[in-house]
Amino acid sequence: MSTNDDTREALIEAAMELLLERGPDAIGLRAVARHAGLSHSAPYRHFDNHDDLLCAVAERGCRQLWERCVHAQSSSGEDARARFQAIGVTYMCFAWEHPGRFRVMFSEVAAGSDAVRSAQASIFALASSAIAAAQRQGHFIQDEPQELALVAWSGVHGYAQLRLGGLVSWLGMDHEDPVELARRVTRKLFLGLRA
Amino acid sequence: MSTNDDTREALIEAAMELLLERGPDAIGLRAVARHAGLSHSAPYRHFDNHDDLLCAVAERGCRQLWERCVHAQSSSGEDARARFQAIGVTYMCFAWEHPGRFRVMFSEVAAGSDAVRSAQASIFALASSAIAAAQRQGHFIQDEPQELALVAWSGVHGYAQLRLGGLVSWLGMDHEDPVELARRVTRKLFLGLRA
DNA sequence: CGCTCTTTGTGGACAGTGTCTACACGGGGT
DNA sequence: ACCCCGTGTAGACACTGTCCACAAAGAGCG
Repeated sequence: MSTNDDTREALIEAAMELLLERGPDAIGLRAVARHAGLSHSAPYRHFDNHDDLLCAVAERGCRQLWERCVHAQSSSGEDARARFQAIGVTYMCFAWEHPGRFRVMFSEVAAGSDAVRSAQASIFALASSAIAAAQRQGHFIQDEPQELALVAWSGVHGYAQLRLGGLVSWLGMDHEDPVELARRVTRKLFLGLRA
Repeated sequence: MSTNDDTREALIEAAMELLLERGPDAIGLRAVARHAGLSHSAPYRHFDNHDDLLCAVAERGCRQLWERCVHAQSSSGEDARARFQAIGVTYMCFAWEHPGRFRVMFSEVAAGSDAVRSAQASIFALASSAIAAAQRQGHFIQDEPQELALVAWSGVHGYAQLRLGGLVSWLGMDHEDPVELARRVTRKLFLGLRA
C-alpha cells in the first residue's frame, strides 16, 4: 500500500535476483521474503498480492528494456532506419539475455496491470515515434504509424518469444551470433517477403 | 507412464474444460482430478508430473491449431500467397479465440517438452512448405525458406501474443473485426515496411 | 480352481504456498 | 504523557504437488 519505501525496493531486488537465478516460478511471496531476510508475511505491508509483486517486477523489467532501447537508438547515428533497427535488435537481445524477466513482463498477470501496460506503452511509443521519423525521411511507407508500429513490434516480439520457446535452437540456428541473426530478421521484416 | 489409456484422456479433457472456464492457473493436478471425479492422487498413474499434464494439454492444443491451419489452407484456393495468408490469419484467430490454450502451448514448461516441440514443429513445417510453394509461384523472394518461415511466424506469433497481452485493445483497435485486422497485419508483414 | 503379479485407484502424510488475523514495537503529532 | 499508525512478526487456514502404503481387479498360468 505504501508509496515511498525502502524495504519494498529490497523485496523487488530480491525477487529480481531469484528470478535471475531460478526462473519465474521461484518468485514466491515467501521465498522472496526469505531471500530478503524478512518474515513470511512482511511483503503484505508493501504489496497487495502475489500478483502485485509480479507486476512490480514486470514493470521494472519494462523500464529497463525501455532504457536500453532509448540508449541503443540514440547511439546509432542519424539514419532513422538504422535507429529503428537498433531498437528491434536491442529488444530481441534483451529477451535472449534475460529470459525470465521477459517472461514475467509479458505474463498473464502482468497483462492485467495498468502500471505494466503503461510501461509497455512507453516502449511502443518509442517504436512508434522512431517509425514516424523514418517515414519523414522517406524510408517507410506512408501509412498509419501506429499500425506500422504494431506490425513491427509483432515481428520483433514474436521472434523473441519463439526464441525463448526454443524454436531457434531447434532449427539449428543457435550457433549463430544472436545479434547478427536479430539483424537479419529485422531486415527481413523491413523488406517484407514479397518477391 | 501408460500409453493407452482412457482415464488419461478423461483427465486431459477435464483439464481442457477447466482451462476454458477458468484459465491456465486453474489446471492444478488436484483440481483436474476433482473435475474428472477422481481422487487427488489418481493423475499420478497417468502423468509423471504436474508439468507433464500441462505438456499434454499443450500438445493437444498444438495439434488442434495444426488441424485448423491445414483446413484453412486447403480451403482457400490455388493461389499460394492466399493459402499462406490463410494460415497466418487462422493462427491469429486461434490465439484470439482460445487465449488459455495458446498461453499453455507456449508456456515455459511446454518449451521444455519434446512432444510439444514436435507438435509445434508440425505447424512450422506447414508454414515452411506453404512458403516454398509461394516461392515456386514467384510470389516470395528467393531466400532460405526456413528463415522466411521463421520471420513470418515471428510476425504472426508476436501479433497473437501482443493481442493476448491486451495491446490491441489498449490501442483502441479492438472494435475492429479480428479477422479483418489479422488480414491487414499479415498483408503488411508480406509487403514489408519499406517505402 | 487357486496362486501370483501388474495395473489402477484410494487415502494419508509432508512440505511448501498465498492469505488473513492478532499481536508487538517504535516514532510523530496532539 | 498519550495515542495512533506504519512496519514487522508469528500463528493459523486452506490449498497445492508429491510420495507412500494399501486395496481391488484382472491376466496368465500351474
